Amino acid sequence: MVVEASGRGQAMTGVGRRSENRTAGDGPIGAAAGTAADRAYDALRSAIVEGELAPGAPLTEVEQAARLGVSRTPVREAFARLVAAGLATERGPRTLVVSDIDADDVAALFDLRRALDEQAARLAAARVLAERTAAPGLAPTTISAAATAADEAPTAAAFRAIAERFATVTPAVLQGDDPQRHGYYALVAEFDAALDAALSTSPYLAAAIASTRVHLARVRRLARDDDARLADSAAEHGAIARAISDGDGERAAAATRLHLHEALTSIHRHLPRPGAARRAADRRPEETS
Amino acid sequence: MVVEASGRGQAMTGVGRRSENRTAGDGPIGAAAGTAADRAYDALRSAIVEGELAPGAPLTEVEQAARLGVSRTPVREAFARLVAAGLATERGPRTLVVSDIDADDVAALFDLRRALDEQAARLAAARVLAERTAAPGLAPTTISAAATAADEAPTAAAFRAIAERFATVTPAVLQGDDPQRHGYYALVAEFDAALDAALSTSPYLAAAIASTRVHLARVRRLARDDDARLADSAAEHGAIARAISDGDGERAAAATRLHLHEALTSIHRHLPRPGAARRAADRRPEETS
DNA sequence: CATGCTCTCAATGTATACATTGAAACCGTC
DNA sequence: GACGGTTTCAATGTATACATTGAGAGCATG
Repeated sequence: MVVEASGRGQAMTGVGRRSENRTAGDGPIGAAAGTAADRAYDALRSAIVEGELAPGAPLTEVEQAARLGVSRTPVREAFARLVAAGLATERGPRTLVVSDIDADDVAALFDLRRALDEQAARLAAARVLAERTAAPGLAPTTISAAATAADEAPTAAAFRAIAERFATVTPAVLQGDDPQRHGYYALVAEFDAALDAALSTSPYLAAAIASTRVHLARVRRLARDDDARLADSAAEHGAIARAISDGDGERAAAATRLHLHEALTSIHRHLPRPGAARRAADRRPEETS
Repeated sequence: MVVEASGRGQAMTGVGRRSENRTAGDGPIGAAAGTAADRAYDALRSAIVEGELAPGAPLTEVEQAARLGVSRTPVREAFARLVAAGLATERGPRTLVVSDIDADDVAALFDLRRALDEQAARLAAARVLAERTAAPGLAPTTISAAATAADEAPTAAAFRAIAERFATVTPAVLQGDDPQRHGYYALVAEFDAALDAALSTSPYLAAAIASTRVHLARVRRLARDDDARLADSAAEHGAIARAISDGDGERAAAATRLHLHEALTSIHRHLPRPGAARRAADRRPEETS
């Protein structure tokens, strides 16, 4: 069954197994983690995303085991997770390499993002509506149910607050080199977290979305956005958040679609190959030079 | 970052690593496979899908190693894949159990399916259009380019043929107990394969879709469809295939949405808990008898 | 000099031995 | 008799040793 999926562009997984159970205060850097397999996976993932391990670089168990100071067994498990996450690809029967990522991959990744993020926006807005009808006249004075109230309708409030903070991101603010950008990306991360929270009843969708974020981090590194694009992106995010907080699913989906279109366009503008090179090479026109 | 995804309903992955490289003729049954890890994974996945390993059953390395006749190492890798596929869940720090699947899970799974399958239908239809414009007056007499021609516009033809075969599936045909049902499911599998082929340029989406099919197989076992539903489902599949072969993306997406809605409704009708039990339990209305 | 074969080797695949850890049973004490 | 501590044990986590296999270098031969 199931035609093999072309070659690259592996899987859509994530939901870190036992990762990021950082105890918030291990060492100077966040180097230590739970098990050795977790450390190995985190280190390798980070290295791939940061570009230290270039696309196409071979991943051998012995070498990485030596580099990370663990035995082959945890490295083996880490490799398996990398393959599941799509960050590594099996080339040949016994060769594992860092997955390549080019313009075609980005386009393919966005084919998936469109589907996932639009649905997520719709569902988040629907949740806002559901919360609204569930607790119509909830006064903040209900003392004994205060915690319950905070749990009851957080979605709208969270997205409203995030939308307002996105509104403060202007090109002028982004002038300061890295710290502000980090702040912006942190804000995006908060948005993602709010979305995850809103998708608590759709864990499959949430997991699929989470799995795309690793690849997006790689893409982000590949095509550094300029300040203007970042400001636009912030505005687009704000529009999405506002639509969700209003419970307007269609507007949220449309804003998401717009944002993804702009993001993809911007990325392709900054990337080497514009795309669609393979089909042109496959065909065999008789007049090719 | 990234809020942990609720608990159950893990990941969306798949793209079998090196599985199903069956050499088409190993033994009497298709029991033998490539590596021991592949065999272990296939065996465990099959056991879980078939219900031999019930939801909640603990998965211990030693026990499964003994049962499958391999050592712990391949079993370990198989477990990792099961977790990545969402068929197993880590309960506690050192306990792996077969993932549970109930009505809520099915609803959550369909939240993902809606997103993925609609996008897939749209993209497949778009591919049909692209092929049509790429080779407008392609005559079947171009001998030297015959193979190329067969590769050039297969999408429309494939879906057209599948649609016609779906049209032959009637309630009367489905009377014969299992063989006919198998035939129907084989037809669905062909549809899936055609879809995968059409999604060759969107491998991320294709992989995500593939990862949902395992769970759908479990659901199928849970809620056996009656003949009437199967016939309806065949008609719905046929409508989707026809829309794709016509290159009508919106119609294909709408037909997909309809099919998924009907399928989910039918499943919930056959499943123990209708769903949405958690929220009702969380809330504390004062007048709940 | 080109070509095919063999042979070595390095890497994975597998098995097993050792370390670690969490839980449950058991026992002693209050 | 209940409770707390201790101890045992079974399971995973890790390391390493052995088996297997594919690729490449090297060599012999046409």
